[in-house]
Amino acid sequence: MVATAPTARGQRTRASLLAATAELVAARGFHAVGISDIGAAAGVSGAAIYRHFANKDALLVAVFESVVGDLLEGARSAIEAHATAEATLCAFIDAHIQFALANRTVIKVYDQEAHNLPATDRARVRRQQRSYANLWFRTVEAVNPTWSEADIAAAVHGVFGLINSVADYRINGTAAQHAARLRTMAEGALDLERR
Amino acid sequence: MVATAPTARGQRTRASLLAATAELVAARGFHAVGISDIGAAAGVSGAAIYRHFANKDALLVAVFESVVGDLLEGARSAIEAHATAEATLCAFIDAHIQFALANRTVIKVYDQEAHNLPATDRARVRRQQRSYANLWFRTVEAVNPTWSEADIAAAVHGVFGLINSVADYRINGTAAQHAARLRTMAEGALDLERR
DNA sequence: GCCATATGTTATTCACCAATCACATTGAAC
DNA sequence: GTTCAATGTGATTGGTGAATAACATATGGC
Repeated sequence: MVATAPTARGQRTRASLLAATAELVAARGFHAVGISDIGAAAGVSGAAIYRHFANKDALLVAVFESVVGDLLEGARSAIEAHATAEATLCAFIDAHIQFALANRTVIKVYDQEAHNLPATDRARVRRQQRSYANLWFRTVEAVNPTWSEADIAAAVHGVFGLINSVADYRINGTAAQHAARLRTMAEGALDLERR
Repeated sequence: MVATAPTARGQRTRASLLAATAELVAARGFHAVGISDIGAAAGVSGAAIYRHFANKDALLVAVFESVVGDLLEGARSAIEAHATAEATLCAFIDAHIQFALANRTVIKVYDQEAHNLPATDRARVRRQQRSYANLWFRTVEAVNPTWSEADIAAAVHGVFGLINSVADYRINGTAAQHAARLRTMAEGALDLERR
């Protein structure tokens, strides 16, 4: 999303470092993976990391920003592509499911490692996260005008938890099947079916 | 649950240490809280902890075991108290919701710090967790006999994620209201309403 | 009240790991 | 093909924090 490296090699290692961070941190936790572990998984030494990131935290920050960024982007294009609130909400659900299924390790990191972000970055990530949630809030409200604020908040966060649960267990069957299951459950939770 | 201290004072500090661990770890993460932080929050020095627990990990293990233990206990008594699978499943949902609302910080620790458990303890906790999930699996299967294994697994884990999402945000209104919201959503996700 | 044990304290040790440094190598522009 | 910035490396350092040790006090049974 930011800080494109000047040279092609730099971009490659930078991307490798991010992927390695997501994978290793999802598996072992941020503090259990060392700088040299991440470097090794990306094919460089530990010290090389500091050519691309200011410190270890910055790796985690970059992973987080890619998550929120992608989710936000998906939601915004869903808004543009659909006319009714119902259709938009269904598109939100589908986009979130697709992202979660395609990025399970990253979702896991996002769920588990928020407190390892430096305070100022955590605040920024939270703001973006709130922007994303607000898009959902407004759409849910439009679909169910009788619901209170608290109803809406519980529904949206609940559906996030429901979908993000894919990061927690081994899934069987095709991704399409699983996506369909999640969609049915999310729509059921949001009371979207019987219309 | 285990290892009752010989003397009354010992039991008190032991309990305080566990409470302090749950609270601090939920707020800051396991590695960010030091032994002396936990001790201070419980009114003792850091070194005193080693009179009650073998090491820092053992504190976390104890928190985890209390979570799974309480959930398992609730589910087992729900099975005994209800005759039909539908009623049992509804009781599962209610018990899980009640526990999650009453122990939000502990739920947060449970969701976020699994990878900080020593391998052997993690395996044991996972086994217990699977026992709990299996109670749900069998009940969901009895309620919806046409569902595949994968359907059931997705449903159960999804509902766990849905309910456990209460640990993620500030809730407004009374606990009873929130419990009702969660129940409606969980039943919607499990397709339990239209019968 | 006395004694054994449980519980607690301060000071110290020891390992670990992020971060830095001085030095090599790559690669693209000219 | 030379040059300079970008990228990479092995060795070192410095801070941090869990764990231990040696010593002090509280508790409860008799």
